[in-house]
Amino acid sequence: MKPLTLSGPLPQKFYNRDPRRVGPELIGKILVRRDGKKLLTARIVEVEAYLGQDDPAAHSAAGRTARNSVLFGPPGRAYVYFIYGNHFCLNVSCLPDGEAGGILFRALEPLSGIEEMAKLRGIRIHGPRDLRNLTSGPGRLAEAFGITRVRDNEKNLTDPASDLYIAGDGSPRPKVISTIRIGITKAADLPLRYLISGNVFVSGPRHLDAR
DNA sequence: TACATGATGCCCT
DNA sequence: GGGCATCATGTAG
Repeated sequence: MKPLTLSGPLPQKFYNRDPRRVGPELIGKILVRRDGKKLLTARIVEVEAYLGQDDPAAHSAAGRTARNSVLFGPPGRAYVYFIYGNHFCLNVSCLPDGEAGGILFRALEPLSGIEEMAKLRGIRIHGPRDLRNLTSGPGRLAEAFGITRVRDNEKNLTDPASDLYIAGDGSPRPKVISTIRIGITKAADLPLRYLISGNVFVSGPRHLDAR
Protein backbone atom coordinates (compact mmCIF):
# COMPACT_ATOMS: atom_id res chain seq x y z
CA MET A 1 0.00 0.00 0.00
CA LYS A 2 1.16 3.50 -0.83
CA PRO A 3 2.32 5.24 2.36
CA LEU A 4 0.09 8.05 3.54
CA THR A 5 1.45 11.51 4.18
CA LEU A 6 -1.37 13.07 6.14
CA SER A 7 -1.84 16.74 6.80
CA GLY A 8 -3.11 17.92 10.17
CA PRO A 9 -6.83 18.51 10.64
CA LEU A 10 -8.52 20.63 7.97
CA PRO A 11 -8.92 24.17 9.38
CA GLN A 12 -12.18 25.62 10.64
CA LYS A 13 -12.47 27.94 7.65
CA PHE A 14 -12.76 24.88 5.40
CA TYR A 15 -16.11 24.13 7.03
CA ASN A 16 -17.19 27.75 7.38
CA ARG A 17 -19.03 27.65 4.04
CA ASP A 18 -22.20 26.40 2.42
CA PRO A 19 -22.48 22.59 2.75
CA ARG A 20 -22.90 22.40 -1.02
CA ARG A 21 -19.33 23.64 -1.36
CA VAL A 22 -17.88 21.68 1.55
CA GLY A 23 -19.45 18.36 0.52
CA PRO A 24 -17.73 17.81 -2.83
CA GLU A 25 -14.40 19.00 -1.41
CA LEU A 26 -14.56 16.44 1.39
CA ILE A 27 -14.59 13.66 -1.18
CA GLY A 28 -11.11 12.11 -1.33
CA LYS A 29 -10.08 13.44 2.09
CA ILE A 30 -9.10 11.10 4.93
CA LEU A 31 -11.09 10.44 8.09
CA VAL A 32 -8.66 9.76 10.94
CA ARG A 33 -9.25 8.19 14.36
CA ARG A 34 -6.41 8.04 16.87
CA ASP A 35 -7.17 5.41 19.46
CA GLY A 36 -4.24 5.02 21.80
CA LYS A 37 -1.53 3.44 19.71
CA LYS A 38 -3.87 2.49 16.92
CA LEU A 39 -4.51 4.68 13.89
CA LEU A 40 -7.62 4.19 11.82
CA THR A 41 -7.77 5.90 8.42
CA ALA A 42 -10.18 5.74 5.50
CA ARG A 43 -10.80 7.76 2.38
CA ILE A 44 -14.11 9.62 2.14
CA VAL A 45 -15.92 8.43 -1.01
CA GLU A 46 -19.55 9.45 -0.39
CA VAL A 47 -21.22 12.26 1.59
CA GLU A 48 -24.52 14.14 1.62
CA ALA A 49 -25.14 17.84 2.27
CA TYR A 50 -27.90 18.92 4.63
CA LEU A 51 -28.83 22.58 4.53
CA GLY A 52 -30.39 24.70 7.25
CA GLN A 53 -34.01 25.69 7.70
CA ASP A 54 -34.68 25.67 3.95
CA ASP A 55 -34.03 21.93 3.74
CA PRO A 56 -37.02 19.86 4.93
CA ALA A 57 -34.85 16.72 5.06
CA ALA A 58 -32.34 18.24 7.48
CA HIS A 59 -32.51 17.67 11.22
CA SER A 60 -32.19 21.43 11.61
CA ALA A 61 -35.31 22.14 9.50
CA ALA A 62 -37.64 22.67 12.47
CA GLY A 63 -35.24 24.92 14.34
CA ARG A 64 -32.75 24.46 17.13
CA THR A 65 -33.33 21.73 19.73
CA ALA A 66 -31.13 20.04 22.31
CA ARG A 67 -30.50 17.20 19.88
CA ASN A 68 -29.46 19.19 16.81
CA SER A 69 -27.83 22.21 18.44
CA VAL A 70 -24.38 21.25 17.13
CA LEU A 71 -25.60 21.96 13.60
CA PHE A 72 -26.33 25.54 14.67
CA GLY A 73 -22.97 25.98 16.42
CA PRO A 74 -19.51 26.77 15.05
CA PRO A 75 -18.26 24.95 11.94
CA GLY A 76 -16.07 21.85 12.04
CA ARG A 77 -17.83 20.11 14.94
CA ALA A 78 -19.00 16.49 14.96
CA TYR A 79 -22.77 16.02 15.01
CA VAL A 80 -23.52 12.43 15.99
CA TYR A 81 -27.06 11.11 16.19
CA PHE A 82 -28.70 7.77 16.85
CA ILE A 83 -31.15 6.34 14.32
CA TYR A 84 -33.44 3.33 13.97
CA GLY A 85 -32.60 2.10 17.44
CA ASN A 86 -29.32 0.65 16.17
CA HIS A 87 -27.00 3.03 14.43
CA PHE A 88 -24.97 6.15 14.96
CA CYS A 89 -24.33 8.54 12.08
CA LEU A 90 -21.51 11.07 11.78
CA ASN A 91 -21.89 14.59 10.42
CA VAL A 92 -19.70 17.67 10.49
CA SER A 93 -21.22 21.11 11.03
CA CYS A 94 -20.82 23.82 8.38
CA LEU A 95 -21.46 27.58 8.14
CA PRO A 96 -20.72 30.21 10.83
CA ASP A 97 -21.94 29.98 14.42
CA GLY A 98 -25.69 30.59 14.38
CA GLU A 99 -26.35 29.12 10.93
CA ALA A 100 -27.38 25.47 10.57
CA GLY A 101 -25.93 23.05 8.03
CA GLY A 102 -23.83 19.93 7.84
CA ILE A 103 -22.39 17.02 5.92
CA LEU A 104 -23.37 13.39 6.53
CA PHE A 105 -20.61 10.83 5.98
CA ARG A 106 -22.10 7.93 4.01
CA ALA A 107 -19.19 5.76 2.88
CA LEU A 108 -15.43 5.36 3.27
CA GLU A 109 -12.67 3.30 1.68
CA PRO A 110 -10.63 1.65 4.49
CA LEU A 111 -6.89 2.37 4.32
CA SER A 112 -5.28 1.44 7.64
CA GLY A 113 -6.31 -0.09 10.93
CA ILE A 114 -8.50 -2.54 9.07
CA GLU A 115 -8.17 -5.26 11.71
CA GLU A 116 -9.33 -2.82 14.37
CA MET A 117 -12.27 -1.72 12.24
CA ALA A 118 -13.34 -5.33 11.73
CA LYS A 119 -13.12 -5.86 15.48
CA LEU A 120 -15.29 -2.82 16.19
CA ARG A 121 -17.81 -3.99 13.57
CA GLY A 122 -17.81 -7.48 14.99
CA ILE A 123 -17.09 -9.12 11.64
CA ARG A 124 -14.25 -11.04 10.04
CA ILE A 125 -12.54 -10.16 6.78
CA HIS A 126 -11.99 -13.14 4.48
CA GLY A 127 -11.24 -11.37 1.20
CA PRO A 128 -11.09 -7.96 -0.46
CA ARG A 129 -14.82 -8.05 -1.10
CA ASP A 130 -15.50 -8.14 2.66
CA LEU A 131 -13.85 -4.73 3.07
CA ARG A 132 -17.04 -3.19 1.76
CA ASN A 133 -18.90 -4.40 4.84
CA LEU A 134 -16.61 -2.31 7.04
CA THR A 135 -17.46 1.26 6.09
CA SER A 136 -20.02 1.32 3.24
CA GLY A 137 -23.03 2.99 4.87
CA PRO A 138 -23.44 5.73 7.49
CA GLY A 139 -24.11 3.34 10.38
CA ARG A 140 -21.34 1.00 9.37
CA LEU A 141 -18.61 3.59 9.14
CA ALA A 142 -19.59 5.04 12.51
CA GLU A 143 -19.32 1.61 14.09
CA ALA A 144 -15.99 0.88 12.37
CA PHE A 145 -14.54 4.10 13.83
CA GLY A 146 -16.05 3.58 17.29
CA ILE A 147 -18.13 6.73 16.94
CA THR A 148 -20.85 7.30 19.54
CA ARG A 149 -22.85 10.28 20.69
CA VAL A 150 -21.32 10.27 24.17
CA ARG A 151 -17.77 10.01 22.92
CA ASP A 152 -17.82 12.26 19.86
CA ASN A 153 -20.86 14.55 19.62
CA GLU A 154 -19.82 18.22 19.60
CA LYS A 155 -16.15 17.27 19.24
CA ASN A 156 -14.01 19.90 17.49
CA LEU A 157 -12.67 18.13 14.40
CA THR A 158 -10.31 21.02 13.62
CA ASP A 159 -8.42 20.77 16.92
CA PRO A 160 -4.92 19.27 16.40
CA ALA A 161 -5.35 17.46 19.73
CA SER A 162 -8.60 15.79 18.62
CA ASP A 163 -8.62 12.00 18.31
CA LEU A 164 -11.06 12.34 15.41
CA TYR A 165 -10.44 14.62 12.46
CA ILE A 166 -10.28 14.95 8.69
CA ALA A 167 -7.00 15.35 6.84
CA GLY A 168 -5.73 15.75 3.31
CA ASP A 169 -3.10 13.41 1.91
CA GLY A 170 -1.83 15.46 -1.02
CA SER A 171 -3.42 13.27 -3.65
CA PRO A 172 -5.27 14.93 -6.53
CA ARG A 173 -8.97 15.50 -6.04
CA PRO A 174 -10.97 12.66 -7.61
CA LYS A 175 -13.79 13.13 -10.10
CA VAL A 176 -16.90 13.89 -8.05
CA ILE A 177 -20.48 13.51 -9.24
CA SER A 178 -23.70 14.45 -7.47
CA THR A 179 -27.00 12.57 -7.27
CA ILE A 180 -30.19 12.72 -5.24
CA ARG A 181 -29.87 11.81 -1.57
CA ILE A 182 -30.65 8.36 -0.19
CA GLY A 183 -33.16 7.16 2.39
CA ILE A 184 -35.13 10.36 2.78
CA THR A 185 -38.71 11.26 1.85
CA LYS A 186 -38.70 15.07 2.07
CA ALA A 187 -36.86 17.19 -0.50
CA ALA A 188 -35.86 13.90 -2.10
CA ASP A 189 -35.14 15.44 -5.49
CA LEU A 190 -32.21 17.69 -4.55
CA PRO A 191 -28.80 16.61 -5.96
CA LEU A 192 -26.92 16.91 -2.68
CA ARG A 193 -25.23 13.50 -2.56
CA TYR A 194 -21.59 13.61 -3.63
CA LEU A 195 -19.49 10.58 -4.52
CA ILE A 196 -16.58 9.24 -6.53
CA SER A 197 -18.19 7.89 -9.68
CA GLY A 198 -17.89 4.11 -9.84
CA ASN A 199 -16.04 3.71 -6.53
CA VAL A 200 -16.91 0.26 -5.17
CA PHE A 201 -17.04 1.46 -1.56
CA VAL A 202 -19.92 3.83 -2.26
CA SER A 203 -23.22 2.72 -0.67
CA GLY A 204 -26.16 2.53 -3.04
CA PRO A 205 -26.12 3.62 -6.71
CA ARG A 206 -22.57 4.36 -7.87
CA HIS A 207 -23.39 6.28 -11.03
CA LEU A 208 -25.51 9.17 -12.21
CA ASP A 209 -27.88 7.02 -14.23
CA ALA A 210 -28.44 4.40 -11.54
CA ARG A 211 -31.27 5.28 -9.21
C1' DT B 1 -46.55 9.95 29.92
C1' DA B 2 -47.56 8.02 25.40
C1' DC B 3 -46.80 7.52 20.77
C1' DA B 4 -45.28 8.00 15.86
C1' DT B 5 -41.29 8.52 13.31
C1' DG B 6 -36.85 7.73 10.97
C1' DA B 7 -30.32 10.85 6.96
C1' DT B 8 -30.26 2.02 8.43
C1' DG B 9 -28.37 -2.54 8.02
C1' DC B 10 -28.96 -7.48 8.62
C1' DC B 11 -30.81 -11.68 7.36
C1' DC B 12 -33.39 -14.12 4.74
C1' DT B 13 -34.89 -15.47 -0.35
C1' DG C 1 -35.00 -7.28 -3.24
C1' DG C 2 -38.01 -7.11 0.79
C1' DG C 3 -39.25 -7.63 5.77
C1' DC C 4 -38.08 -6.13 10.26
C1' DA C 5 -35.52 -5.16 14.70
C1' DT C 6 -35.04 -1.43 17.93
C1' DC C 7 -34.95 3.31 20.63
C1' DA C 8 -33.83 8.45 21.06
C1' DT C 9 -36.26 12.36 20.05
C1' DG C 10 -39.98 15.63 19.58
C1' DT C 11 -44.62 16.62 20.06
C1' DA C 12 -49.16 16.07 21.69
C1' DG C 13 -52.04 15.40 25.49
